Amino acid sequence: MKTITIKDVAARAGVSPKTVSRVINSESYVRPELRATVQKVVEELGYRPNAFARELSSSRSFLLGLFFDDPASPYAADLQRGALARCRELSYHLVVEQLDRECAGWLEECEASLRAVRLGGAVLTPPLCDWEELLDLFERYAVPVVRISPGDDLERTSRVEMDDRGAAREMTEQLLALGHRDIAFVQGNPTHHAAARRLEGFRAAMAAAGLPVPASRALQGDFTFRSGLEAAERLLGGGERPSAVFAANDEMALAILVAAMRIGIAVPEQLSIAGFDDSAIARMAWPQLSTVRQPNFEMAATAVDLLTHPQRAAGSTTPETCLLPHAVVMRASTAAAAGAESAALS
Amino acid sequence: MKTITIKDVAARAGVSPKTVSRVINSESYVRPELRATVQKVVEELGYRPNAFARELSSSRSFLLGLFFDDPASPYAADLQRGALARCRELSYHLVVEQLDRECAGWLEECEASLRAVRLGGAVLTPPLCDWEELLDLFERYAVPVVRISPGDDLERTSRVEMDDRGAAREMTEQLLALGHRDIAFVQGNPTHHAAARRLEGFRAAMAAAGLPVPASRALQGDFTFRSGLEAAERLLGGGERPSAVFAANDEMALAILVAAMRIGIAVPEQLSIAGFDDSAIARMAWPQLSTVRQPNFEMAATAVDLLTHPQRAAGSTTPETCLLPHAVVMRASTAAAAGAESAALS
DNA sequence: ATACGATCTGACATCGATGTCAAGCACCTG
DNA sequence: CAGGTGCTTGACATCGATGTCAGATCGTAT
Repeated sequence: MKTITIKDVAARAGVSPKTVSRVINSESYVRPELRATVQKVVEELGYRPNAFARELSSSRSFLLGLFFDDPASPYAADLQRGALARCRELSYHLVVEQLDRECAGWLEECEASLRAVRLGGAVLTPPLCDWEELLDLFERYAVPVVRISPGDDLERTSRVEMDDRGAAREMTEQLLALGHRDIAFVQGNPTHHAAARRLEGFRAAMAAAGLPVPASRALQGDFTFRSGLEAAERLLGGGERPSAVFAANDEMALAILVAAMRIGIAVPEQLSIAGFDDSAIARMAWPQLSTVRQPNFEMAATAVDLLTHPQRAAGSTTPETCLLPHAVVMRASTAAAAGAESAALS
Repeated sequence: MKTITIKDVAARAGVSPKTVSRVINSESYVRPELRATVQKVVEELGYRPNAFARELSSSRSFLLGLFFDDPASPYAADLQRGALARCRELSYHLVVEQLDRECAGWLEECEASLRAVRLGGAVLTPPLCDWEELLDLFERYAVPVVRISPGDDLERTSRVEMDDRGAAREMTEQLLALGHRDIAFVQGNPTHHAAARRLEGFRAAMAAAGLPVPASRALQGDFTFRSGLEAAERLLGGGERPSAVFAANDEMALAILVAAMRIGIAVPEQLSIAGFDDSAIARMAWPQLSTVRQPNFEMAATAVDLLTHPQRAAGSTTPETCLLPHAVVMRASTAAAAGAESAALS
């Protein structure tokens, strides 16, 4: 199959390649009739400019990079769907990269990648959105970056985020409204800053209600199912157990749920459980998990928007921020605390 | 940051760019000493050839496409991890594309993509590995294709697969060995050919045991959790219920599990449940799902191998087949049938 | 009529690599 | 010694687009 190049279009339209280039890039200074003619030929031939050639000559690239730490998590999957959807609307393409900080030479390898494939922009997801060396790298290569839910150096790049703190606070308030007083929190991976903000939100709500949060009620987890199981063991294994557990993501919440069932604790009658993310698995559990809907899809799509929309007007550099709305979703894994006079539902 | 080009290397090594090109492509006819010198300069400068320029001049591309129908499924996530891992080993890069057959003009859009971004190869996952128009398209553009678990036209391209039929048969045999006689099967999405093969395996095992499979025991599903719930409703809602259910993937198995718990059927005491895929969620359920481990990660990695390893020796065209091993994994969601004298464990 | 700016257009070099080809050289062979 | 043959190297064109710049055209103010 012969490739259709800009020359083919030019020849057929009776103009020079440069003029065709002007038309497809909607530059000014082309006579309207000519523009129309060229436009028509482009359609007829179904011509698409070769992205590689374009990037070579203009160092403007139509490839965006999506960088993950763990591309297999449901969270990553949602982000990817969002980025992908927007990319195709804009006829950009998405190159997925996985980075592992444990792996020696990751930075060099990433740099090598950048040299080999010049990207038009990069979306950095947690936790690597906070790896300083990585930000430096992109800066050196002048690759525009948008970060999702970053924790540090907020002004350094454009970013897309949600109000993790507020959302966690709201969820906690819901639990309080259900009459729970002894609530435990299972923290997320400490390298994700969002994890810390969720804990803050929890603490804030508890403090506002005048309730203490002893160390034994703020367990460390790392967003994995396994870490949730470990937390559950400490929490439900012996001693007095809380009447509700709020986990910083759904996978850990699910682990608490599974552990509870294994021991024979009824959910939500004896124990309320809430998660965070509203990932697909939240609805695949029984009972279905109460959780916070995080707009992952939209966040990634917005990130792509920021990368592609030339906000160059401002001389290329006012990092923008987009705050996307969340929603607390109460399902069946939470209920009024046993023996509590049901508090007013705010 | 100034980009390091082949000329920089050439100048520093005191040779022509062409010679550097020869070295980095390990072509023959370069004096060993010279080769070493150039090699050294390449290292010193950390030179990486620009993938775009390379593709432009040689029409050999270092970008592979990974094509999905639904990139958010756990199955897709596993495949992607595998492909990604292998790509980075080989310094290839992975462009992810999502295709939706419902979306009008999908084929044209895909063609436009191919023209814009010339791919060095494509990995097609189910179900789009069986879309004939798509195969035609790649053939027209001479893009090498490897399909994962295709159903039709097997000889048309290289492929990577597992023995779905055999695996389903083995799992069924396990259930039979546990004393189950009334076993229901929940089928997968009929557009995935693997779904049909799994059903065949089930039927074969049942037939071998001299057991009938009435229509009411082979329900239609489509691999989604929701379809599993619907199947469960018909299966457990009323009338005589089976003693075991084998679902064609884990998500549907999980749905059966959830439905059973909701109605108060004890698993595995009153109902055994088996899934297929061994996706992450199989271990996040309680009880943990018995399932078939499908080597998704390895399958995708192998697909990348096939695409990149120049099996050009054979004049470019003996499609290869790789059959990867599976494993039946019995966990806690299955047990001996109630009241059955435990049959011999084969 | 002349000059001038604004609009249009195309020739040509360029991006960074590889394909082609021919030249240079050493080593045989007859 | 003429004439291969095989190895080694670089000059130059090329891939498909865009940047630069100069030339052409037109209307209009001087």
